[in-house]
Amino acid sequence: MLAAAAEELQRGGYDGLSIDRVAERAGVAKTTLYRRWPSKAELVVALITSLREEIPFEPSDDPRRDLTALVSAIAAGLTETPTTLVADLAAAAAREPRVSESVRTLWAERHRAVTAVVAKAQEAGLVLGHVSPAVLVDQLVGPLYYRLLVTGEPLSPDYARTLVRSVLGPEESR
Amino acid sequence: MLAAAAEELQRGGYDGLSIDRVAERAGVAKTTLYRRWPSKAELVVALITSLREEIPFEPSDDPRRDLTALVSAIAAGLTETPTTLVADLAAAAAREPRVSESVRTLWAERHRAVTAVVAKAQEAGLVLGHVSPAVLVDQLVGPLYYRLLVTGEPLSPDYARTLVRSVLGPEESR
DNA sequence: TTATTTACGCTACCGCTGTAGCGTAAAGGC
DNA sequence: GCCTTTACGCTACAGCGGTAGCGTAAATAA
Repeated sequence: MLAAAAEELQRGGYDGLSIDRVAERAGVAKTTLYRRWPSKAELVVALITSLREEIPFEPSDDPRRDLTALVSAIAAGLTETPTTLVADLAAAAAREPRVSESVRTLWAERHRAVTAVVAKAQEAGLVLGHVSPAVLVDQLVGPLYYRLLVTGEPLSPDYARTLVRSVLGPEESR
Repeated sequence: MLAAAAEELQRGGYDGLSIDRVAERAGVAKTTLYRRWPSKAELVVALITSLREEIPFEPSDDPRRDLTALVSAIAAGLTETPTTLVADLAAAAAREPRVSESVRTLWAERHRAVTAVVAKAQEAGLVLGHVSPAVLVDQLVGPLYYRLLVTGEPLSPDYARTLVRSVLGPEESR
């Protein structure tokens, strides 16, 4: 069933994924799908969770470089994912608490990775202000979603670098 | 028609707003609604735009205070608005370019106001880094949407203050 | 006054998400 | 061997967003 759903999702995005067609393609009754997943949104979340691969990332000794790499990777992942998919998942999460939980754990992994590196950078004295890491993470990752979902501006790799530079301050010597 | 739509929107949110019911309540055929607005999303955008009041804000001589007030006002507006409404509009904007344009102009006013104050703060030498105002605005406003739509954390007034402090640095003397 | 445009109401329809209810085959406990 | 549970298929349906086509009343132009 998940395989059929994956094909449908790839073919037509979130809207194009029809439960009827998934059922037909999987050779299964529609009611069976609804017995396993209580809504289309939860099916898609389960599908994405099952397909998700970890971000390959091992921390080096240079927090600035690590942070740039992480934020760039998140930005790249967001630009690859169809925008409607992200937006529809956010909308579904706003409606259903169960979906909200699943979606949250979907992003949480990346959020935690960024938090760890930010904390390390702060310990190394690389951060300008005196704010909690959580807020800095929001200011690194939040603008990506803001641009994607609200303003519609592009998420260039340059933009990710600029975000990091803004939080860490300009690099000094070399 | 907009009045009927407003009642429906207030009663049941974006989902609860049914075009059929709006038509019935307004004493109008459904096709008439679709002749004026090509989709449900565009109807809602038009409705919100017509209901929208400007943020009362006149700049003082203290950019820090202005920025805090602006970001807090935006955060307050977002917490008052049902989350599903914001999310559904974002989703509709991701699908339809026409909706995207309307939604964009909806937020653009506030975005521009913040940009102006940030530029003024930067001229006054209040900003720590050396980044363009546009990026700073993203780092002030983006986290609000990120929390609202992705992580689900609350948008307290304290949080707005923290965001400003993170961008401007801690206040110095008094 | 007459002809034409414009806007509207109405019905019927498509495809969609999600639900209710019924029949049935397989699995597990005794 | 028997009986209960579990899972499934199937049909039918409600409500939704959105569309096509037809008839018609009102405004406008000549």
